[in-house]
Amino acid sequence: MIISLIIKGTHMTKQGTFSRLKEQEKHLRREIIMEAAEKQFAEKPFNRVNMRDIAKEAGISPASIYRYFPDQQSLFAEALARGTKQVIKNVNAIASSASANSIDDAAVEFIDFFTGDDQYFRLMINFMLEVPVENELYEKANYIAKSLLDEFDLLFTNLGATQNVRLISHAFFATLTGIMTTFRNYPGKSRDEIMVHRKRVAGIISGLMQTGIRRD
Amino acid sequence: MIISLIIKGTHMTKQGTFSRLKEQEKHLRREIIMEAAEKQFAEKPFNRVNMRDIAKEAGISPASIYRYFPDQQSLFAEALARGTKQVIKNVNAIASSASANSIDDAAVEFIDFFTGDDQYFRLMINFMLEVPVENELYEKANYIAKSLLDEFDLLFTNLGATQNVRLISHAFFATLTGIMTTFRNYPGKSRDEIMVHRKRVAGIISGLMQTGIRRD
DNA sequence: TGTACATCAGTGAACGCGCGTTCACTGATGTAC
DNA sequence: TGTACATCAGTGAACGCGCGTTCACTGATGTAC
Repeated sequence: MIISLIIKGTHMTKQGTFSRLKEQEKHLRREIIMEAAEKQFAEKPFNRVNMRDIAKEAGISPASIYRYFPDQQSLFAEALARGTKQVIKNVNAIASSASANSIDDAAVEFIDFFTGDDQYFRLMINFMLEVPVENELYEKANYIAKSLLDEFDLLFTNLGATQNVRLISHAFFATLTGIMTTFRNYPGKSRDEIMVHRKRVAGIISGLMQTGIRRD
Repeated sequence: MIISLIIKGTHMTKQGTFSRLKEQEKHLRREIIMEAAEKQFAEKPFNRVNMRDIAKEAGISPASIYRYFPDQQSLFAEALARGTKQVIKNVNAIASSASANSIDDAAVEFIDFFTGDDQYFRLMINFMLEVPVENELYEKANYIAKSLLDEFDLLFTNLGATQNVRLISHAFFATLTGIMTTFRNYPGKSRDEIMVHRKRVAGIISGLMQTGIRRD
């Protein structure tokens, strides 16, 4: 009885180890594909990124991708989630140690990040504007928006806001999103000049919010 | 000499009339195509609107469209310009008779209009996000943004703002754009509820701006 | 007034391309006995 | 230890669709003489 239990146990552990190893391998292969996708996103507008090129980048055949991702949208959604992890972390750091200029700092962080990784921003907007998306996909794509809103909540709360915190976060997020969308193809302006302009416009709003909260 | 002049004159007038008539006909046919396009935009997401369906709607063959528009993008850009004329007018009316609630009124007008004619908003965003567009096309598509910014300038000036007027308009426009983009596929919320939420968020910003300008 | 010619709107069908996804198959590795 | 069988990652090629745009042509109308 005991022996059989031990054997069973060993057996199960072994199986467990094997399947875990397999899982790990699978995870690694996914990783390779994701990295290839991210590389592609860095190279060209996201709506030109296609499965064939991702496959080529990863050194596999297009058909293989479908062993790891059900379809292109899921792949893109995951790339978006991964690609934007950092900005959420950074905003969290700013929000946690809330100081006089925190609102503007957060705005600058947002703008810096998404001006640098423009494709992710476009991908996000694209998911947002996409009409009826399936719920699961929508959740995945909206994860970043939700996360940023949470960080903004933290920020405004730490700055002493007590009422309508989520609403203020929404306003802040919308403003930043709008700034990224609106100032883009500024004819005759360089990338740097656009960046400066974006921050100036953001400064208007963050300034108003700063004093608004102080008066709150 | 005099006679020949008269004849020439008559002749020229006649030719002028003829070509004018031809121009008018041409203009009318363009009109028919444009209206067909607008009808299509009202029916489905703009990125599903295609030349074949527009042609069918207009009762002509797809090839014919190319007698009146060089390509699809121009057609879309013109549809956008036409479809958004009204909102510019409305905002102008609000800006002209600037009163206590004008900022919020303008925001509500913007949101009302684009929530109703969602396709035009998406089309606008699409043009904005499109990477390197040819300059002429860009101009056309951006006409509406410029016009609205001008109206906002008028509004803020009338409300007594003296510094950074264009910058404030930029911030206002970006916020409204962001609000439209961000609150869209709100899971479990009806179209009306989304509308209400959009206006609430806009209210946060317009409120801040109102007091901000008063203090200015 | 009639005739040859030019102009041009309009057309259905086809071209061409991009691209997500699937198919039918191969070959390596693991498993049962 | 060897053998038949199952599993499954991986693949090149093809499917299928959408869709902007062009082609080669027709037919009506206007023009010159």
